[in-house]
Amino acid sequence: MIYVKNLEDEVYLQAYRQSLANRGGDSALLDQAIEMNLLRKKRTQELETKKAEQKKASEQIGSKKKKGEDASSEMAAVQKLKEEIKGLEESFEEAKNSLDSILLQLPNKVHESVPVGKSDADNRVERTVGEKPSFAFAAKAHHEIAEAMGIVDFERASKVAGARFSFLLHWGAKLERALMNFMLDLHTDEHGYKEVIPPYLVNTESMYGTGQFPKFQEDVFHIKNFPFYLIPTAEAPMTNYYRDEMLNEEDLPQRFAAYSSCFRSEAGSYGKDTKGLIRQHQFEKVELMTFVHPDKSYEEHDRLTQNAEEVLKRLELHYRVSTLCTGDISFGAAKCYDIEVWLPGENAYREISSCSNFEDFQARRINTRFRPKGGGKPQYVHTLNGSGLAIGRTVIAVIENYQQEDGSIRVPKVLQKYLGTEILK
RNA sequence: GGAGAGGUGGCAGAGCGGUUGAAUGCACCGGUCUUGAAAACCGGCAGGCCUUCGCGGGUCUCGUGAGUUCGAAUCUCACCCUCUCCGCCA
Repeated sequence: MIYVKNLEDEVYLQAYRQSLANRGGDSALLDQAIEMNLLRKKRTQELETKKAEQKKASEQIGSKKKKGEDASSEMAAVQKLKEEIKGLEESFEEAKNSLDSILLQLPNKVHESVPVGKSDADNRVERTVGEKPSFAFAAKAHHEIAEAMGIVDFERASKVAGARFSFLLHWGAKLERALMNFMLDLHTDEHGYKEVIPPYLVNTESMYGTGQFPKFQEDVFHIKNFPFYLIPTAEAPMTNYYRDEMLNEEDLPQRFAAYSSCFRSEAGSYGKDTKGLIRQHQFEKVELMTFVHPDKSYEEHDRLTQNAEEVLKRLELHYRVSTLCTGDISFGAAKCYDIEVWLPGENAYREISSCSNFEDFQARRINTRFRPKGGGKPQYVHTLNGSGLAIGRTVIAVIENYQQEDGSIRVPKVLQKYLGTEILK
């Protein structure tokens, strides 16, 4: 009963219904939730009345016994009450559980500024930064270049692990490591994030906390015989960092730059992006995650997105930023910007970061609140996260945008100190 | 893996079957005193849910879940987590 703000606030519900419709769904589940909530309240009252009776009777028995009086008739009466309570408890649990499972399936309400639309074609491009590079030769795809250089090996990876895995070798591995260091240095030294390496395995509760479960169980790897899941993103451990905690207002904002490997089953994307490093079961990512005061979350959303963009700016890569429309935005997000980098080998823009404001959607699930400064009721924090950036895809972007006719790769200026060279060959 | 100890409010820490949602201290908020601050003193101060226009009332929560009992933070069982010692291991 904590997953949706208020099932009795008509103004809120009206906006929420509109949001559900804009997402391409209907209000059937919501209507069920409202109905179930009424039932839950009714059951609560019935149950609590009986329990109050029982409690009083017990107290009487206590005081009678203390005085050495006989209390056997009262005890018999309580026995009867207990039976009734047991039955009421069952129907209360039933109502509560079905309400909970309905609420877990309801997506976040989208922000007013989110464009209404059906698919990614309706996303709104906010800005385009930099220029597409021009080549005096036909630009190649990253995997052609990398395989020719011998810095990636897909064949042996499929023997050793399977499809959608790779060995990065020599400059391939070093480029990845350089990018990881560059991103973390930028976000920690200049943008004020705290560097983190989180657990790569998390428990079931954590998957519910981020909103990954119950809807997207198929997308993550489960460890057989253990209650652990491989994280699909550092968002999973980081969002749960303050689970069930009460923060002070002065503790906000909290900003983390978490480096981790990410693991995704990619179920349902068979045949999509099978070539190259674009869609792997395992990839590296620097995730930006912040916990902020509810009044500050939209300001923070823009800040976080700019922090992610800064990586591309310094790498001098061309990209664009779009606001995802209601039909394309994810289940838990209230608003989301996608950053897409230009890939000349593919002649297309590709998502390299997704920056979301969840408002209190995740905070309600993880039960993370803060105490307002001058006292008053605890409030839910707002959570945000965004890739800053997906390292594997940044490797691709660097290879394709900095490729040379002779098959070598120029090194972006900001990476030269990390790689100790101006050219990879 | 073996042996022990423990998980209580924002924090620390008592309580170990009966009006205990919980002593005390710290933190926090309000007040007295002070030119101001500190100190001292006085008072307040957990959260969720239901109910009430409001005062308030009810109920649940002392790691989690089941159980014993008229009644459980206190007893029993299972599980989870933390710590100490031994063994093994990067």
